[in-house]
This record gives sequence, structure tokens and C-alpha cells, in this order.
Amino acid sequence: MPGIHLEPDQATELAEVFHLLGEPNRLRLVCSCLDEPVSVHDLAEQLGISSSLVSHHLRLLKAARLMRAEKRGRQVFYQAADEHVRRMLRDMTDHLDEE
Amino acid sequence: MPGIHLEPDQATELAEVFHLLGEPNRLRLVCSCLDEPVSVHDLAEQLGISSSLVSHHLRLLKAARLMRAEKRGRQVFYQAADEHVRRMLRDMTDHLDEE
DNA sequence: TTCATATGTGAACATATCTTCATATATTTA
DNA sequence: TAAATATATGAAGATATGTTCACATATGAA
Repeated sequence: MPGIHLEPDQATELAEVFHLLGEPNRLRLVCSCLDEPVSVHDLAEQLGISSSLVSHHLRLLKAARLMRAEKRGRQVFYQAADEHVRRMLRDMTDHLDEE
Repeated sequence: MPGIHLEPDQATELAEVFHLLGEPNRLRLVCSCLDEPVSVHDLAEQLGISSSLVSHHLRLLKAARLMRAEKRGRQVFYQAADEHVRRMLRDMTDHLDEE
């Protein structure tokens, strides 16, 4: 069972992912879009925060490739970027439940 | 494949874990102590930061039960709190490698 | 076109956070 | 005892961050 040695660059890279998920609103945004695309408006309603704030957070999540956007008419639907992100979050929530 | 619905409280709880691991120095501290206890002094040397800073970060990690401390003489050895934390970080670093 | 709706963006502010420095406490050595 | 080492802690400052507000852009409806 060898230890994990992270080069400073890798630590920074992984820490950036953790950092983005370390804000409750952002975390809930990702979790709300794990299985199906959801519009900005619906996300704002679900979380009970303004569309503007949702948009700000989504921009960061999209820039980090944790989420991706798809435009349909005048709405934009967001979802988790890939199966990788989905597994990652399922692992973490599983760990949370075990405690 | 049902979605993950997080109550606000759960989101905050999980986000706190992510938030703590979202700082590069703290993330490296945890990763350095996954398999064996390491003293504050050695951790500071490994990461190239001051013992004071290490101590500040370890205090947060310990308070969140991500790490635990064991005193031996005038040194204090820290390690990941349990197998749970170890698996969690291994999962995440595995995901990082896959990309 | 005009109006309403959906989303994005920049500025500004309050707050949080990381780091450094000085200092305190505890333990071992001389 | 005194000195040296290891760790912890509080204050202070620079920076980062989350949120709100105002406004811009884009698309569809009337």
C-alpha cells in the first residue's frame, strides 16, 4: 500500500477541483446535473438563489471542465462534464453516507 | 442511475471536506500522511513551508477529523484519520490520473 | 418591430482565507 | 538548572472569494 506522493503541480491541479466543489452552492449545482441537463433558470429555482449567481458559479465549473453547456433556444442546459465527474461525486457522497 | 439530491445541510457538510482539501498545502499534508504518521517538522521539510504554517493547517484538518495526532516525546505525529479518508483520496487521485 | 424571458458579465462590497511574525508551552539534553 | 528543539497560538495584513446589483446580449413571442 504505497503512499500517494503528489508533485506540487499535481497537488495544485487536484486542489483546484476540490476548491471548486468546496463551495456549497457550486457543489449542489454539480449534484443537480449529474444525470440530466438542467437549465440555469431551473437550477436557480432548485437552489433558491438568483440566476446571476448561478451563472457566475457555472462559469467557473465550466472553465474547469467539470460541467458542460448545451444551448437550446434561449435556454442553456448544464450537466456534469462526463462519467468521470459523476463517479467522482458518487464516490464522495458514498463516503459521506458511510459515516 | 438516480441523481444525487443533497439537502442543504449535507451539501454544506460535504463542501467543508472539499474546501479543506482544496488548498494545495493542506492536500499535500494529508497525502503525505496516508500510510504512516509523520512529524510536524518532517512535514514542513517535505513541503518546504514553515512549521507554523503546517501547524495551522493541521489544526483545521484535525478539527474536521480528516487527520489525527499522536504525541511521542516532544514530537507530534499526524496521519490520515482512518481508512475512509485514505480511500477517498485514493479515489480522487485515481480519477486525476485517468485524465 | 416591440416586448418579455433567459443568460451572461463587470463593478463593488463584505467577508473569508492564507501566510508571516512574534511569542508561548512543552519536552529533551547538557 | 539552563539551553535547545518541537509544536501551538494569536494578531495582523495582503489577497481571494461569494454575493448583489445594474446592465448587456440573445432568443422567442406577440
